[in-house]
Amino acid sequence: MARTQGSHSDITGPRIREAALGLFARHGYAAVSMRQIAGEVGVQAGALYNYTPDKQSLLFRLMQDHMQDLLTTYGDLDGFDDPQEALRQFVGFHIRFHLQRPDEVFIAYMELRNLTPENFTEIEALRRRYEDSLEAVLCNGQNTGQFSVSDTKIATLAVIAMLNGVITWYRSGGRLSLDEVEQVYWDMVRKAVTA
Amino acid sequence: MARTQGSHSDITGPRIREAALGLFARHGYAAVSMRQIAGEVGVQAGALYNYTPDKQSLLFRLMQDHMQDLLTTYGDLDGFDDPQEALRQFVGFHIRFHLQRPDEVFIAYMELRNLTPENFTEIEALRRRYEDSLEAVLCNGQNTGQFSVSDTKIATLAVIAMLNGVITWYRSGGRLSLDEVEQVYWDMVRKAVTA
DNA sequence: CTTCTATCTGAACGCCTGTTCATATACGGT
DNA sequence: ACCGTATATGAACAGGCGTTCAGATAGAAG
Repeated sequence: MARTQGSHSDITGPRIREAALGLFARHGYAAVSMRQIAGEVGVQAGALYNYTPDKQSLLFRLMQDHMQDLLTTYGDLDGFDDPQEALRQFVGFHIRFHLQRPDEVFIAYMELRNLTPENFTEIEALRRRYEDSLEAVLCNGQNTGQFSVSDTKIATLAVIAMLNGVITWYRSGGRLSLDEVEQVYWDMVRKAVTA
Repeated sequence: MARTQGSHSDITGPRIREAALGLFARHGYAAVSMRQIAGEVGVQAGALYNYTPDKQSLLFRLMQDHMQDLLTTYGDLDGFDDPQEALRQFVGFHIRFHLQRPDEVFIAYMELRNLTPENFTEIEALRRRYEDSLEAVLCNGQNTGQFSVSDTKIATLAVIAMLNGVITWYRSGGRLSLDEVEQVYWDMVRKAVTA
């Protein structure tokens, strides 16, 4: 048998990416086989190769799409003049964006070591651009005197690391609402970078 | 041939753990084979089974040893009465301890998903004990009025997440000395939890 | 010098891996 | 009604996996 009823490229393609996303996030890239991914889609392993040249590209494209999504979405709301307001926007954006895509986020920094060197370089560049946009905000605030950190680069990484922590424990419907979580983190970030 | 000159249990055992540690950290548990570990030690794969019942136990014991080392080492310096001083000690201890053991730290929270459920539960309990010891410090400071956080549990996780970030970028001999890094992070933590 | 045991080898087990490809089919266009 | 193509199958490939085990050897003990 081949080509079951009503199946098409536009359907199978996304379903493969979704299956790969979930499985990579849950078990890790190296621990997931092409046959497992195919099984989740309801297809034989060979069929996957109509949609990806190989397993590595499947991972890379998931990470690339995620990072580009992150950059363009943040780019849309970037541009607040007041550094404090810009930082507040960043904190809110980062928390909400990441909580909406737990699997992508998880993969994007757990599977870096499973990328080929060229793919790694490319993803790393995208991540760097995102970090730089936060550092720019901190530098602005430093110049206006609203912020006071001893090292903007470290402060950038510290803020992002702190915010990333939220995805390891937040569960919607838990003790705190999303708004409350955002408020709590904003309080800490604001105090940490203020004189 | 068997039993090459001068080789003994007390030598091979640790060497296996060291090799596994390095390889797991660099490539990930699932991507490393028993034959690779054996190769690094200079031994055949079968010989590993004189020292571990299976691959899973090798991972588990690395993580368990690390977490117990973390808890006992911190336990030795815990017990400062003043919350601010206790927090300062915690920040310094955490940064230094983790920077001294980058591989162990990396494994201890990258490979959690490759543990069997029972092993996971056990490691998770150890991690929880460590977090609780920090939360206790924050609660003390909250009670004396020295600290002011809206949620001690979240603040605990946020502080640890922020400090953990340091191991992803710090390289000894880099732009900042260990003392400077410690100072920068302590500044941010102190401000973040203070009213 | 012999015996015993801890230690290691090397081959084998059954199973799984990513990937390729000839083959078969269902659908869209004519 | 037929054809061409997009899509999927299922078998095959070479190689790797974790693990087991009978047999070999080196060093300690007597």
